[in-house]
Amino acid sequence: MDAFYASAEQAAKPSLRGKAVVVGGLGPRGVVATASYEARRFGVHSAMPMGQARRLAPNAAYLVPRFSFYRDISEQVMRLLRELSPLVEPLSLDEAFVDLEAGGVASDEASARAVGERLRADILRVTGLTGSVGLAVCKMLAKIGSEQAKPDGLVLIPAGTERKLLEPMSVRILPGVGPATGDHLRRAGITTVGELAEAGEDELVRLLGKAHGGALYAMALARDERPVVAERDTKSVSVEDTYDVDIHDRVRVRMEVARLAERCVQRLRAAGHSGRTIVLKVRRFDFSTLTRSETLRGPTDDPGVVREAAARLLESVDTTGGVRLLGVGVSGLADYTQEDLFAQAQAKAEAEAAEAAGADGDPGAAQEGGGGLPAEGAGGESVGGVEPGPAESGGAEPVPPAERRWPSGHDVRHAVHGAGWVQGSGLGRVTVRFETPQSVPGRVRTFRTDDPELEPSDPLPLVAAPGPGEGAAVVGPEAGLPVPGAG
DNA sequence: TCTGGGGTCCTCAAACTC
DNA sequence: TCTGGAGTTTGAGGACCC
Repeated sequence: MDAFYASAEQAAKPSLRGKAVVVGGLGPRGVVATASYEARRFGVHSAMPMGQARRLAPNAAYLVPRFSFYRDISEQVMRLLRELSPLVEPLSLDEAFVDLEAGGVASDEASARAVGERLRADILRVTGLTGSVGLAVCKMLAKIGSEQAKPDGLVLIPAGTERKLLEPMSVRILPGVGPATGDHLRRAGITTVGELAEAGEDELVRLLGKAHGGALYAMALARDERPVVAERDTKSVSVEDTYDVDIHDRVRVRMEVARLAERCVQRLRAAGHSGRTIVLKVRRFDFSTLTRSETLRGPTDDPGVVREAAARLLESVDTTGGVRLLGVGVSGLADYTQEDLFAQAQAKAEAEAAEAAGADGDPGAAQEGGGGLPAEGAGGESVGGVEPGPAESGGAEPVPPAERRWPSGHDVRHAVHGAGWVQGSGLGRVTVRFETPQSVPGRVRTFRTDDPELEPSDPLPLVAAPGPGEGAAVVGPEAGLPVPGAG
C-alpha cells in the first residue's frame, strides 16, 4: 500500500533500512508520494508538501520516485495474483482486488486464509517485499481488512460480522468519503458509520445527492455489490506540469501548452487511442483551477489538431497574475480517428465513382485543419535563461550524456567502485553510495558530475537470482493487496 | 511554507434535439 | 405551425483515489 515506494527503496538500499525514507517530488513545489513507517513517526505522510516534510524529518532520506522500477515489481506481484484468479483488478501499482471465488482457489474462510498466507509468502519470495492481505465478501471490506492488516499481515473479516465491525469506525474509512464529504457529514452530526446507517437513505440522498448518498448508505450497511473487474477501459489521457516558479509570460504559456499537447498525443498514440474532447487545465497563481474543453466532430490523434484546440482554449483564459500548473488532456476516447473515417469514406466514394463513372470531385470538406495556428506565433522568442521547468517529474528514462543529471536515489555504476546509487548532487558534484540490495550498507564517495567513469544504470533485482539456499533478502514494510471474494 | 500527477465519477447548468 | 417538456450532449467544476 502506501509505503510501497519507500519499502522498495529500502529493499534496494541496505543503508536505508530502518531509517526514515521519503519519496516524492524534490522541487520547491513537490509533495510526498510515500513515507516509510520510520518517517511517519515524525508526522510525515503522503500528499504533504515536501518542505513541511523536511522540517518534520530533516534527517530522512529524500528520494525521487523511480516508477519504472516500481512497475517491474508491481508486474511480478500482479503475475502472482493472476495465478490465483482470472479476475484481478489493479487499483494502482501496489494494490489490487482478486476474486478468489472466480479463481476456484477458495471455498470457505479456512481455504481463503490459506491462499492469502501463501500469497504473502510468494510475494516475499519473489520481490523481497512484504504485502498485506484483506479477505472479505466484498471489495470495500477487503480493502478495510487490508488497511487493518498493515504492515505485513492478513485480516479476514468473517461473514456476518461486518456491520458490527463498521459501526464504530469513522465515516472516512468508507471509499468515497474524503475531506469534503467527511466535513459535510460532520456538520450534519454524522461521524461514524453506525450514525450513517442510522441516518437513513433519504437523509443521505438529501445531504449528498442521489448517487453518492445512495452508495454511501449501502456501504454503511456493509453492502457493496461492485464486481471485481479485470479489464477497465481508459476514459481519458492527460499530462500536466507544475512549474517551480509561476509563469507570467503569455508567450511562454502558449509554448508550454503546445509542448504538453505534444506529450499528451504521444501518450494517447502509445496507448492506441484517439479522442474527441480536448481539455485544457490551468491552475493560477492563487491555486484556483480552471478547465476549458472543446469537443471535436470526430476523434483525433493528430498532434496538430490537439495543439490547435488547446491553443484556442487558452485564448479564453486570463493568465495575468501567473500560472503554476498547465495541463492538456484528451477524453471521449476511441480506437479510430476522424482521419480514418475520412480516408474510409473517401476510398468508398472513389470506388463508387469509378464504378458509376460519374465524377463529383468534391474534395471532402474535412474540418480537420480548421482554423489552425497561424505559423505558430510562439516560434521566435526563445525565452532564454533559467526556465523554471516542470517540478522534477522523476522519470528514470535515458539521459543525454551532454547534460547528465543525477536524480537522488537513482542507480549508477562506477567503472572502479561498481554499483551504487545517487545520494545527492549539486555544485558540479555527485555523491554516490556503493551498495546493492544484497550487500551490507555501503560507503559513500563523491565525484564530479561529468566523471566519465560514472554512468546511470538499471535497478538491480531486489531478490538474488534463484539458487540453492536462496537467502531471501530484506524486508521493508508491506506492499498491501486487498483480496476479496472467498467465503 | 503551503498544496504533484494521472485518473475516475458525479453534479449542475445551458444548449440542443425530438 | 407553434410551443412546452423531456431527454441528451456539452462544458465546467468539485470530490475522491492512489
